[in-house]
Amino acid sequence: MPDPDLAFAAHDHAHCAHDALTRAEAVTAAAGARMTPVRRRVLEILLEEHKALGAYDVLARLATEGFGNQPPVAYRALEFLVEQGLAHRIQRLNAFTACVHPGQDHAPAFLICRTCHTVAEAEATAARASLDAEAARAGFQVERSTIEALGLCPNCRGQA
Amino acid sequence: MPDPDLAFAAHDHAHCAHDALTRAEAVTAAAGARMTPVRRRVLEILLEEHKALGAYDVLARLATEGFGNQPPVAYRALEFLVEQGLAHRIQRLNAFTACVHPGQDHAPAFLICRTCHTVAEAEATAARASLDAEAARAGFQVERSTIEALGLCPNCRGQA
DNA sequence: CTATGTATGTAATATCATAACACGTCAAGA
DNA sequence: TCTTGACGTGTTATGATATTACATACATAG
Ligand SMILES: [Zn+2]
Ligand SMILES: [Zn+2]
Ligand SMILES: [Zn+2]
Ligand SMILES: [Zn+2]
Repeated sequence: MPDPDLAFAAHDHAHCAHDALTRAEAVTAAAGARMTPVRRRVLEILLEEHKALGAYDVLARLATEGFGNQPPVAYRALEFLVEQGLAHRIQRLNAFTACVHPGQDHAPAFLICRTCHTVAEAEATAARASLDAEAARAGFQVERSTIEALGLCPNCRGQA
Repeated sequence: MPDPDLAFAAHDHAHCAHDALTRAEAVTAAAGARMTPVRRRVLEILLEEHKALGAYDVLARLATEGFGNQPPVAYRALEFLVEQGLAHRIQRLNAFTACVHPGQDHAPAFLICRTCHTVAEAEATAARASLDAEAARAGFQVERSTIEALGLCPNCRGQA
């Protein structure tokens, strides 16, 4: 049950981020995976804003904090988070964003504002169902799908 | 009106490709754009198969045929084709595929087989409508959207 | 404590993409 | 006719994104 406008609305983001982090710990524990310092820190960095960060942006942050400064350090942590469903990859941006409601099984669509670069997770059940149905008509079995929209968020729309 | 299983079905592909090329000429003429040798050749290369090719794959082909062998040569031609609606960019693959029905206004979904790498264009009107509606609920105005599915095509499914 | 699997660090390299500039062609318009 | 400007192409150089391979450290189970 994603709240589609969470990222665009004013909200208590400290609580929002802290809550996501808490859930993330629970998710990894339940999966028997290890939430190590690098991984936790990467998730925290992604959670700072409802935006997507490139692997090298994350890496630069890590490097200043005493972690390794080579690309695999960032890519491995990001890959782990994505596998655990704690972060998502935004294909259009070659970048990553923290999941705002980890632990719940979901496959969202992403709304990317071309002006302020905010990224929101929206419910995509209906769109996915349409896509799966259309694919099935061709005999194609969908395993994973990417649904991303580029446009103007409510805030930036108001200013235009 | 894309035929969603065209790419997966046995068909007279020579005719399929030739037809797309003919339409492409008409599209560019109508737009007052120039279908130059490099651009035409790139489109022909993309039309050889219902797959996506990376810019450097295209470039390698061009280079052996006496065209320039530097990346901008390929990227510029590909960008032109995408702008004219004669090719599509597949975000998941960082690659390009020829449009199978140029000239018609369309914004398809792509079905990408993870085994044989065939890429099919499927109708995405319903999925896009769902996405736009969900975005609108958040006050987000969609300008462009990317819908791509990864999975198994009918042929590869049969073999599994 | 020691073996095993897992995580991290690092060097090197591969892959994807763009900026900047030079040159050639062609078609207005002076 | 000559000039000019738009456009396309070629090339150099660089930037941005991502992976392979190998070494080291660390946790935990036996
Ligand atoms: Zn928040
Ligand atoms: Zn915005
Ligand atoms: Zn065909
Ligand atoms: Zn296939």
